[in-house]
Amino acid sequence: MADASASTSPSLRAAGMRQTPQREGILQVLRDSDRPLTVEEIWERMPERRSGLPTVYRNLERFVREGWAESILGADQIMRFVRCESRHHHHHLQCEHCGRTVEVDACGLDESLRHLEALSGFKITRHQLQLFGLCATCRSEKDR
Amino acid sequence: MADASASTSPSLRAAGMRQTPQREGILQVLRDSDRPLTVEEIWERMPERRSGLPTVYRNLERFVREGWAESILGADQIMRFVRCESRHHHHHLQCEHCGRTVEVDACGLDESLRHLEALSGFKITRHQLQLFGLCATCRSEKDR
DNA sequence: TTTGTTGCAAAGGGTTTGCAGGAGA
DNA sequence: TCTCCTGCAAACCCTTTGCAACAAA
Repeated sequence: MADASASTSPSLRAAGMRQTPQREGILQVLRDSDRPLTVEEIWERMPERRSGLPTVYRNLERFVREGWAESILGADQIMRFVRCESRHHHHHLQCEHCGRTVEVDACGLDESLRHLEALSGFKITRHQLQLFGLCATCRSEKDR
Repeated sequence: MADASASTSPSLRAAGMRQTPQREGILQVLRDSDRPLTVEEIWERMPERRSGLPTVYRNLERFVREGWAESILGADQIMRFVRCESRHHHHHLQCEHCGRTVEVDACGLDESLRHLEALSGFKITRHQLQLFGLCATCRSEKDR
């Protein structure tokens, strides 16, 4: 119990950042949400004394650079942020009905990409994949 | 030769839109470019008497809805538009060196998606894939 | 004490809107 | 002629910046 608060975000200092309540708040909000949030939504959910919006922007940018979060542009053209559980290559699968988003570790595109390389002459170095569908819960609701 | 101009954009009227020089200009600029362009770039390239920027925005939005173009948000967070040659499901593969973009008709993700469905419990209904790499020309330049 | 962070307010800049005039059909 | 479309200017709104005060370390 000696150092409980420090253990909640060991990564901040490891990444050379100062550990501030604002940063911990933002990370906490991202951790607590099961779907992507807009900057303003994150800001509204921050504990007690809200920080300034610029602070949220500044830190979000940094977290994305650090690989701790990812920005997603939805079909509504609004930018939202999700926490990345894995810092390795992964994709997000979002339910179009309830918004819940899960992280997909398996990529499984390697073979398809090699095929495309042969077809196009390109050397594919990077890709972005966003998946949308209906989660198990919403599917069963719909079936009723 | 009787009706050459009309045959260049038969789709406008077929889609219930009036055939205006501004619309034809925008479509022409998109057709002439082998890479995604910003709204302002499209505007600058429009023949002679430039239209107003709002007109470009309004029509681009409509063309995207019609499936004739697609908006792409690059790593630089700038929105660009590409013409879609095919109105069926496809993806874009962009060279990170020269910007040239080709359309990839083959998707080849079906099997991977079915696997993900089994893993996640989701029913996947839609996906967006953006591919980046080095085109054949830029590869050989690099090899020299 | 040093230096990174925050908050505020203001600036910025891409995008949208309202409306009157203009042009397809 | 009847609408739809365009152009202009202004409004919008999300995001960024400058700077002084503050607080981690």
